[in-house]
Amino acid sequence: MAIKKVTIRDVAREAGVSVTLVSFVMNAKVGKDGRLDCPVNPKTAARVLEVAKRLGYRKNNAAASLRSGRSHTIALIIPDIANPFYADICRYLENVAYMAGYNVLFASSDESTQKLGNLIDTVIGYNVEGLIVAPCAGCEPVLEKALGYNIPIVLIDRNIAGDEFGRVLVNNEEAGIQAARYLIDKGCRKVEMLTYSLEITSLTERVRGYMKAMREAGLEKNMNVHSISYDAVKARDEAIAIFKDAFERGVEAFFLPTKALSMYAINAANVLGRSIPKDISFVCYDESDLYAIHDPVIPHIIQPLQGLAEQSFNMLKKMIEEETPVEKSLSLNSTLVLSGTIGFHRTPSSM
Amino acid sequence: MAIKKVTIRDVAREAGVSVTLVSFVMNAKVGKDGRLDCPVNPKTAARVLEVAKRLGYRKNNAAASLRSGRSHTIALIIPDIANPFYADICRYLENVAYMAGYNVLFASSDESTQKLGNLIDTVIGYNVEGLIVAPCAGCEPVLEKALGYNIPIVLIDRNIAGDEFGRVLVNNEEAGIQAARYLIDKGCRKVEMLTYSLEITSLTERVRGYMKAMREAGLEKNMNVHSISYDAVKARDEAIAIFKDAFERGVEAFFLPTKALSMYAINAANVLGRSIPKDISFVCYDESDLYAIHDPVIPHIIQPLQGLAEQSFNMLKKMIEEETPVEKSLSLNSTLVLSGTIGFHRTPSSM
DNA sequence: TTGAAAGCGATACCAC
DNA sequence: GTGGTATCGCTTTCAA
Repeated sequence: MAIKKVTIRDVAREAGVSVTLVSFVMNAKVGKDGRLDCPVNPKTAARVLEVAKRLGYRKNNAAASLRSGRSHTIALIIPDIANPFYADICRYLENVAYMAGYNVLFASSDESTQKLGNLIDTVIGYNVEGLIVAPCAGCEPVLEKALGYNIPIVLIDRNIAGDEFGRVLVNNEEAGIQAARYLIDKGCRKVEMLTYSLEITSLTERVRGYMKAMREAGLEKNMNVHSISYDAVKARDEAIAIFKDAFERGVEAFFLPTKALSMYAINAANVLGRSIPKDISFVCYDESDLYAIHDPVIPHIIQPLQGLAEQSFNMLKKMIEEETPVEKSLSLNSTLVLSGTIGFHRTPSSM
Repeated sequence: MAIKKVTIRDVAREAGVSVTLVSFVMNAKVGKDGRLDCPVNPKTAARVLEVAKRLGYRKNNAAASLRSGRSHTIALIIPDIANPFYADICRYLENVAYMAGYNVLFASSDESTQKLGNLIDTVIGYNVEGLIVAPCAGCEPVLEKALGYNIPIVLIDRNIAGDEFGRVLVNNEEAGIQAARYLIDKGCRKVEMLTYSLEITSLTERVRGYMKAMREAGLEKNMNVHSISYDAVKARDEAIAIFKDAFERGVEAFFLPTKALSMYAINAANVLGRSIPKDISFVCYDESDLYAIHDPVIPHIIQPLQGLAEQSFNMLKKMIEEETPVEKSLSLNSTLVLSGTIGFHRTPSSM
């Protein structure tokens, strides 16, 4: 039951050296010539390494972090890790951070400012050195306060005001332009759009992009942006009504600027017995089995999740390590995808 | 730039008490009567609380954990957090752990034994008090070694040998029975099944359940289990060939025991111009927009993700706190779902 | 009820 | 190159 925790002292005693030496060796990076870059005799270092391994020594991060003030740990706080959009970001961030020798604490804010505040306090207690946050509505005061802990914060995906934050965002207007242009280039003239009756910047930006492309093509008279309720119960029927009318008016194409809106649209087409793209062309959003399995694949905009993760990490790392003048704001482009792969997450869910 | 970290001593000095008192107060739980259950004068306690709040005191977990040996932290190691199956488990675990005052470290093993080993070492360094692991193939030695750290380990979703592990698994045979029975009760006689040519227990158990139900119904002569390659490139065409043949033979129903297999099957039906359930009935697996949007909804088996998360946490917590005789093995049932909701993850991906 | 003081296991600083 | 030791912030006896 009671087992020995192997400490640095045990290693030192067993190897016949001081704890200082062991500490040096354990923290040394391997140089390009395979040698440890620490002021320790290579033979001594080798002996320490051997003993550490034999004893099964593991550094106690709590102790190291307490003393050094560094934890090599950052936190990612997102609204919901079960949302594939954020789950993918987590995965990419995990990889890039791991490669750079950082650990990541993940947490879901659940779109609640209060929970976000608690989570920040919690991860601060772990001595995290930086934060990557996808803000939720009304969380400005909480993040403003978080700056008081004097660790760098990078906003990801969603924006709020504040000079001190780093930012890695998505160029949503450009995505809207791409989507609309694709449909226009395909020969569609009557290109319309569905959105939520919500003032969400990502949505309004996508709408703006759509409008820009329509004007550019001299189609402003055909511009038409429909809104449905964010309420899941109402949304389905509202979408059906809008598409019923659209088919009667001979609309040729629709841009659906979120995944849920895409689902409502596809559902409406199904219910109304219309087929895609024979009766109407769509540009949908994010990823779905539905797009990939459809024949032909339904064109969809995928967001730069990997870029979001990697760039935000790189930015945060530079802020942490105070490598001077960092570009503190990035805007990444989405991609229009015209092909698909069936069964993307193929891991058997059990073995 | 340089700011003062508020420590327990600062609070003690400001409140005019000793650090001991502050520690007592900060760690006290609130009893049911709203009072703190610690041996401190309520008035003193209130003053301490007020000062702590005013100064913005945050406990340093590293220090607390170093001294007490406890971290109130557990780790969840799964193959891939970007897989919705595991992402959902993360989310549920996060919630239940948070409620119980535990923090969770998440990490993806990427189905690699070596990476799993590294991750375990890493989280051990954070003084985690327990581990929940979805094992990957061949990881027995690594987990066996992990037991040497003397912290409890609960296996989730996937099983491997070993007396000391707790286990929360899915009853896959029962799921197979449910699926087949549903199709049989619906009036189908020729009910077949698609699987991978892989020896994966979850799959073989689902097959066994299917067979049991078929025999039970006196349909053993109709039993038919087809295998396709796990190779994504080949799988699609192999599935199409199997379904082409099946339609010619007048097969009435198929049970698809994983999500990817479900996708291949639906794709094959589409390609062959057959409709579900008019031409053939399916019972698919896990969740997909495709099932929900289909009219009528495609019946599918959903796995007990919430149960997996909650039960494994409860089990681990008991093992950590050594509340004696714990049931060390659980098997949870899946659910056959006949209805669906469009756009489940509705969070706009940006705001 | 309250407080003094001894560590937890590393790192950092300084001396050799 | 190497080693002694103070110290990080907290919990935990033990005494008062």
